[in-house]
Amino acid sequence: MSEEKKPTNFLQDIVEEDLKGGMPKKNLGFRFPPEPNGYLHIGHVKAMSISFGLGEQYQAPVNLRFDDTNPAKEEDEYVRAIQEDIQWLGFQWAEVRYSSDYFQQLYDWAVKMIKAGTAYVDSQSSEAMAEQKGTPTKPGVAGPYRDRSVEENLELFDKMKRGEFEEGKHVLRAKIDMEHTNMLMRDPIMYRVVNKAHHRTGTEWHIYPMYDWAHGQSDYLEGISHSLCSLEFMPHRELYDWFLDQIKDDEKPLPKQREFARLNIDYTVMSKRKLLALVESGTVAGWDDPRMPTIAAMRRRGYPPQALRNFVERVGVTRRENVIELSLLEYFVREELNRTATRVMAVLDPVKVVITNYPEGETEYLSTENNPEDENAGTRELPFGRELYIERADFKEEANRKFFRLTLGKEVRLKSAYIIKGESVVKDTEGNITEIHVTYDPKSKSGSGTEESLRKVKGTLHWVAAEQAVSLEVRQYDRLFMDEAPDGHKDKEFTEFLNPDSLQLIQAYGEPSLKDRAVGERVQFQRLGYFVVDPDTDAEKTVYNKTVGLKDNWAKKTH
RNA sequence: UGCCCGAUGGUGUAACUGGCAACACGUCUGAUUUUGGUUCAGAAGAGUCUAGGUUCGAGCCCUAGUCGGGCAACCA
Repeated sequence: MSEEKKPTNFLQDIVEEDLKGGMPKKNLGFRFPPEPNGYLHIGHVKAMSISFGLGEQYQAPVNLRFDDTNPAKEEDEYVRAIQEDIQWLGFQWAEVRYSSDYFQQLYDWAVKMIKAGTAYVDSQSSEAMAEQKGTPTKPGVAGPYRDRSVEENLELFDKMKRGEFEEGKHVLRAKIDMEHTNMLMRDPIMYRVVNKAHHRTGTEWHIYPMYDWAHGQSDYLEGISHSLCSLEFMPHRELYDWFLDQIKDDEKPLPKQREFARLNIDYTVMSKRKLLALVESGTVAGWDDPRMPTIAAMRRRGYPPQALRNFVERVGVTRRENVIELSLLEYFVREELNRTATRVMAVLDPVKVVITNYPEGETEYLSTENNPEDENAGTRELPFGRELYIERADFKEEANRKFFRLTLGKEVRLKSAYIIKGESVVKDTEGNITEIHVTYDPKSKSGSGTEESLRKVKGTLHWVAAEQAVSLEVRQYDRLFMDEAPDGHKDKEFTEFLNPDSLQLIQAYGEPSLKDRAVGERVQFQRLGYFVVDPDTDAEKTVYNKTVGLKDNWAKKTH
């Protein structure tokens, strides 16, 4: 069979053209450059998929580079978490690097620029500099320190480095063009004084490079050929190239920055700043709260790594802004889980069923398949007895013929067990049903092959034997925000759209096997959805998180 | 009153160097089913932002406009 040709995206086309244009394949290099100031989210999966994907395609190295140029925001915890997430997704980096590895080289280059007259120390307040910078429609003007002598610049810069100044007193700026149409070219800041400890270099430095000054040079030092980033960096490209021009030697090829549109998903926020705010305010339990769009949260929620990768691959890569429907992500999660998750029985909203013609005190074990989608998944035994639990919603005293569940006088099958018939109900003084009395057909046992077992009934219910049922804490999640674009309203804070019912705690009953499943194991509660064992599980309690529900056409129609 | 991006069904992406718009999700039918899941069969839904132009022929090329996004952090 011929392979189906996958369409290429514009970034692959760029690489391909560079190769055709004579770039040796061995010069190819990519990088994934997160700032360790928060956890990675689903948007980063797209970025990773692009750069790691290209690396895989061309067998070129992909570095993991922590862009750690701002000690005020960055922490080791994030470095650790980011590596864990990347490994969980299955991407492989060539080397771990840090922008801070290059602080000395960057400093030396800065000195060289000062000597060349292309960088100077500015000693004004940030307000004054902002004033001189102009606006997008108004050109900037030169500040009073722009033409300081090389000697004075060198001396001041050296003192900045040695920690002789307070933060904010001086900065080093590139001398480009205060009237440039691109604001970033109006003498951008290269260094600022920061008297804080850095997570790796400690107190060695008192000056730290800005993003624009560090990023391209780091790419250059690592031999990155294609530095791929999101659209917001588009205007930075000009500066990126300008800085490279100042420091390049003629031997080494220059990296090129290219931009793609970042991933957005409806009903969610994707900025690290906003996610941090949710964590710090206690709105969610942490970066890995299953309602968050972070990789750690999705892992805890039960999303398989392959589902995330399939998702971002399907979404594609272009330069236009996009908002993906959450249902697409959920589709890939279900697709993966349908293939792999063991089917189990659990009842989330139990009501007791008594089989009046089943012998009291007796228990039998029934065989049930682990996964009808996987022949090799095997079977397991389920206890069955006179008293059971079923879902409250699976019974109505009377119902129309569209109701494929238990009613009085009609038959349904209990999954992997027997056919039962509703006979009567017991109610409390307020009229709530406390027990449903039914009779069963002993000859209708599942898989027995008897004529009785083969007869058609209008529905099949899941159930749990009351005596052997184990209690479960089930955490059912709904979307965190009720608005399609929580951060898309100019006059409203995204937090105004928080869904008050995004977390529902449920005490449920499950079959015995649910007690001893490993943390992280994903199962399907039959007819309900996919669930995963939460790390909060311990000797006392068993906790399951709802990953995603099954598709439910009936609920949709009756809604 | 500037500069830079972008514009294809509800959503996202395709359409080789121009050859009568495809795929996935979603929606709707029907079949199968011991999960109202899965699977299978099928349907509806855009004529590609607008107006000109080039061409035998334009979603692809050109021009002008419209609309959307971005650009004034000692963040990345």
